[in-house]
Amino acid sequence: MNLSIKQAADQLGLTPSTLRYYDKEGLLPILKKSKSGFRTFSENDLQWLNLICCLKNSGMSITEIKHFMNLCLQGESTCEERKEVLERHKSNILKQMETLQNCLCIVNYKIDHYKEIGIFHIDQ
Amino acid sequence: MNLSIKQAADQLGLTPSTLRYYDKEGLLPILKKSKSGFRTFSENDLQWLNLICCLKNSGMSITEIKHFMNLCLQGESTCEERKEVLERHKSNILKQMETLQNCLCIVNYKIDHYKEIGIFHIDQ
DNA sequence: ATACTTGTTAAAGTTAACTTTAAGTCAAGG
DNA sequence: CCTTGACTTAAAGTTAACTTTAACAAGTAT
Repeated sequence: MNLSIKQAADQLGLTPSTLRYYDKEGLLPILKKSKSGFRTFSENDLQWLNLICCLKNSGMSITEIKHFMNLCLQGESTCEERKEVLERHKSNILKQMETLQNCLCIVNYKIDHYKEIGIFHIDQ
Repeated sequence: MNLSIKQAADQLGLTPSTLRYYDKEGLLPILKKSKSGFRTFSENDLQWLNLICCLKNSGMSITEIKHFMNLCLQGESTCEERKEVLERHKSNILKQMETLQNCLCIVNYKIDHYKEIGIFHIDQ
């Protein structure tokens, strides 16, 4: 049931290069290799990579993701800190959504009215 | 009523360097300079910069913003194309919001349940 | 056995959006 | 007049997150 790097990349919508890069950066410490040196991706690896993608797509940096992962590796004792990291990231996401909502309003207004509120005099 | 580069930067939450960079990239073609060569920011400039910030904060690249600005400079004849640019950007914003909403759900779930669904075996 | 595809590493290259540096100009206060 | 602080330019430097390259090894199809 283990996938090759290409298969895993396809499932995740990433490229093999990106997966190698993540591995090199230490984001995939649980990854195993076949005896000939090929990376093999288990269901567990894919789940962890899905979480990585989620965090990355919502603006968490590789460095921060790695920090979070290190906390996970340390086990029970870091539960509180992990929760705090996620809470902070949650506020971050909410802030981004607010910013986007704001921009959306402005863009919507422009779409409906840009003839009347042109920025340049030439555009008024 | 015209502002210095520092004053304008403060109003916009940017740095003077960033404004110079935008100017250099051709994003501020309407900007005037005092006879001693200092940039002066009018109300109109600030409005245009606010729109730039809006587009930038919602993920439009400097290159795309410059393209949009060039359309504005060309006047009436580009109204349709400008509207299309904004419509495409609107879909882009909506897609980003959807992505964030998705990530938010996952993060919320993790916050509430991460003890039970740990990624690493050590974390279960 | 041979050719093709997929994998490996280390290291260098890319891109966007700034930021910093260096060297100089301008305006105001004492 | 002199210093101080804000401004100017051009050019080089920075950072994140990849991507590409080169040189090589392994697995698969004919």
